[in-house]
This record gives sequence, structure tokens and C-alpha cells, in this order.
Amino acid sequence: MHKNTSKISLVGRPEEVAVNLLGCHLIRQVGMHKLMVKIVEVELYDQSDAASHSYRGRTPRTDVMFGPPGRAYVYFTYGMHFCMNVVIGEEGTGSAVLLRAGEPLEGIEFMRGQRPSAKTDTELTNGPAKLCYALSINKEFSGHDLSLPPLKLGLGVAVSKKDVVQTTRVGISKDTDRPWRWYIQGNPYVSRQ
DNA sequence: TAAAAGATCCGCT
DNA sequence: GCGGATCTTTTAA
Repeated sequence: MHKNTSKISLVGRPEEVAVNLLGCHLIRQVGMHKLMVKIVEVELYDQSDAASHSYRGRTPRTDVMFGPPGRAYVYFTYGMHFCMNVVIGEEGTGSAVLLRAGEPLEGIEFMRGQRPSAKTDTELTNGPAKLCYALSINKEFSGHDLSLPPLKLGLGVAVSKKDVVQTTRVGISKDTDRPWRWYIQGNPYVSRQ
């Protein structure tokens, strides 16, 4: 069995940091509603990576990627969607982990209200932008410290290595061969098995 | 100042 | 499976 550390490690070998975010909880407070998901799919992006926003260095948008670990990096894409990352690595390092999918644990009714186009519950949070809609996360959260409400990262249940699949990333056109996507095998909320 | 690309989602076929 | 929606960010001229 794997030991469950008392603290989420966000510095160290980036691949390890990324895979260890699987099973962690993301907790969002919206007024009286408490929402919680388990992270089931992640992707790693870093400075050496042509697919990463940090590849060309620090810009106004990517500034938080180079900031201290444990903050949210939220960006607006395709003219209509938000995606959320967890900034990792020491300050000055442009690396982050994209949260691509989650499994609702609490507040699923609120999430249904946030996702009117979802025909089934799995469609609530089985994609990076869907996750942001379900949890009501927008650009205002970019730079937010994830140890504080109303958006927190919490320890979940440790995921066994044998339940983790490692593969290439989704939706990118550069550095497509990097095996920097991880997901929990068989979890129905994974965007693409 | 302009132009292109983009870590996606949805509806339609 | 495919294409349209829609607009911020970045880069180049």
C-alpha cells in the first residue's frame, strides 16, 4: 500500500507531483453550497514544453505559472471556456498541472444547475472546461492560493499506481509525444479513456 | 494595428 | 465524426 502523506507535495519531480494530484480533492464554496470533486485526470505543462503557455517565458497571462506553487492558474480559451491548473514547482519555474476531469463527491445538484447541457451526470465534469463550469471557476481565480477558501485543494484518497494510466496529452499540436497525461483507469469521469 | 492560434464543447449528420 | 462558435493573448509587421 502507499502511504498517505499528510501534505500535498507540489515541488519535486514534476511527473511525480502531477500523478500525485490524482485522487486529491478540489473544494469550492459558493455561498451556502459546498462543492467537492476528486481529481481523476491531469496533464503536466512546463517551461521546456512547446505546448505550454510558459514556453516563451513570463507574460502577463502566464505570470502566475512562474509564481509560487499551490496557486491556481486559470486561463480563457477558444473564446468561451476556462481551464484550471495547479501551479507546481519552486517560484521562478513555469510549470503547472491542468485539471482535466473530476468526480463529483458533494454538491452534485448545484453542478447540474451549472451544466444545463449535460445530458448525464458524467458529462458534468469530464473535461477541463466542464469542470470549471461545474465548480463556477473563472479567471478571477487565477493567482488564488489553493490553501484558502473559497477554492481549496485537499488531500483525498491515495491512488494505487496500478490504477493509473499514463499517456499522451489531449488537444495540443506541439510536443504531442510527451507522456504527460495521467488518469485513473476505469473512472467514468475521465474525458477520454 | 492586424492576424492567427488556441491545453474545448456542443449540436448536428 | 465534423464544423462552428467566440474572443483573449501573443507575435509580427
